[in-house]
Amino acid sequence: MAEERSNFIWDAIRKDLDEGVYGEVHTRFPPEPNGYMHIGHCKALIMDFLTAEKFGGKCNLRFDDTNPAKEDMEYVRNIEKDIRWLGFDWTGGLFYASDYYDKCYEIAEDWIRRGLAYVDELSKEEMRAYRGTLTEPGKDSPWRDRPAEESLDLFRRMRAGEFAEGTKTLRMKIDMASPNIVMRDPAMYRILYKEHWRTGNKWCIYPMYDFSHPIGDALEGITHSLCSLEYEIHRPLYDWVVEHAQNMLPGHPRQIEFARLNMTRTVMSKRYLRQLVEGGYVSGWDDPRMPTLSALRRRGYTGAAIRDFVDRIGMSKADSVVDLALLESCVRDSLGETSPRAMAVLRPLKVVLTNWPEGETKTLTMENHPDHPEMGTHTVTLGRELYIEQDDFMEVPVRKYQRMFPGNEVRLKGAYIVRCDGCEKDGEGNVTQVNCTVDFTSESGTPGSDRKIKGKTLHWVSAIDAVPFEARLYEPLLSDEEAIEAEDETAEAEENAAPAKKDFISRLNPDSLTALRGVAEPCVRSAAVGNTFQFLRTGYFCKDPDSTDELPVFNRTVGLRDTFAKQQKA
RNA sequence: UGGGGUGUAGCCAAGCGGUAAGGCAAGGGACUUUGACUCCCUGAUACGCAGGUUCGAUCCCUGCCACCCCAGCCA
Repeated sequence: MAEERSNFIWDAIRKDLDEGVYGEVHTRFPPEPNGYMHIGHCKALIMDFLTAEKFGGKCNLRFDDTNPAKEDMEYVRNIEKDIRWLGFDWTGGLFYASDYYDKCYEIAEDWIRRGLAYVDELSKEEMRAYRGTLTEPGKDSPWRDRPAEESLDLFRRMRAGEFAEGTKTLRMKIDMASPNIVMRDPAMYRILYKEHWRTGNKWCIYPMYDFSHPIGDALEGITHSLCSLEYEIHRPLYDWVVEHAQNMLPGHPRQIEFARLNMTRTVMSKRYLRQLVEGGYVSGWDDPRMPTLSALRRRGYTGAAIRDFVDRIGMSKADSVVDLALLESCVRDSLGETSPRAMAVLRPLKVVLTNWPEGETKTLTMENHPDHPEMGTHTVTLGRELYIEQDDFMEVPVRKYQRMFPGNEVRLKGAYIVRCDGCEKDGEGNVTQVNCTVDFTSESGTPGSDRKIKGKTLHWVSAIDAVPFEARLYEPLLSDEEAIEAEDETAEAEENAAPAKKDFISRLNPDSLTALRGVAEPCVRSAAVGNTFQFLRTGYFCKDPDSTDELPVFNRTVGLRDTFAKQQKA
């Protein structure tokens, strides 16, 4: 990773420390366990954990499970796995918002007694009408000034399950005329007859985010509560809650917001991702085209690459759409340094070495990494026949073509220099075989190998031990440059989403995942046969991370081809 | 139209009154037993626009424009 650089959040924290506002730094990562984490979540995740690390503090993992209607244990385990994969640990401990239900309830009763909260009996529709609009102030609910004793009684009966869902809520008494709609008597508790996966049926009233989150933060001793920009207008409310519950809370955390991550050609919305999974457009949350961490992991991404990515995109409050190319660059950096090399050919073209003695073989030693000899070697058995990439031969070369064509010399990587003598074709004019002569004095590693030639070095796979394999070519799910931004998930939004959903599906790239067949070196034989590899757009074949086999990552890049093709066009 | 934010090269992003870092992408070149990698070189007379303050402003002030967020008993 590049040398550390600061950002506006760290500057603010440093200032807090200098001024003695806080004596230490304690952060938290608070995912709602209602889906798989995607690359977009990493920005917050890494920021939370890294900030703690940087200031020698701690970071808690807290599952924000205040809505039993859409949360599940399956997601909890996955999120934990993803965090570990990124190389972090919840040094401050593991918590759940549901750990604080009792405390929240206690504060709620206290507020009722102090006239800071009241039980409202307005229906959802009425409440909306009373709230006013963006430009008009709201009106006080007729229940707003009921006696504290009455609210307290009602609230206890809400808890006891005496009322139906939707009939009553507990609201904070703030200001119905506030220009900030969030402050117009926000709801604290709603009635929900849903079994919670942790607290079971103990509760039938559940606290709202705006009430429970600041309390959870304060209870855990969080000093800096980092979150995304859409919570900026909630900050006054966050502070209001903490201040008014200060008598029952140990600390006063500070909320700081930053812009969330969007990427080109990437769907960054849990709601849309769920549609893809449930609609069968992808094979699951870990389909290689998904932007989820589990999918990226399958595709061979490294946690280090993602951390580097988040470091490189920086931290600011400006809405932005990061170019996917930056992520891919990070992956190439990470993989290029650590991946063992092997040769593979996607579209095989047979090459016959005409002066190679029939039946004879030669064992060649290949390095596993050009820059890291300590990574060892592997062997390949060369015989009279081998395969090269179809693109690596042109009967009539275009300008600047430096690979195989009649009369040209190229080097077979790690083997010999060969001269192309010509090719054979089928009835339709397709090249079926290329004939070459070997310069036996040019074996790699011998003095004769120093000879300079015009041609390039080609990857190849020996026919003797070539292993067929199937790969999958990955392309981004979206065919255009836009991002589909993160959106909140609600029943309401879901209803209104019909047209948007159709549009979203129509933008899917039909070529986002295509099968490829080829041949690979024997060093991957055991794993390659019958296995499926993913193929990154950046050009790497990657091992299946769930496999125990140590598969090399092929470094045969299509990027090379693309570059050359572009040069040819120009 | 109310409130809260944001506007620096194609995309991110530093900068915090003294005369525009860095990364990705792009183009040129060197090197190369992966046309990869690596290594050089090339970018804003300019920081949304218009005024003002100042010896001097991307950084301060005023006005305007654009975009984003908020009217869930979601988070």
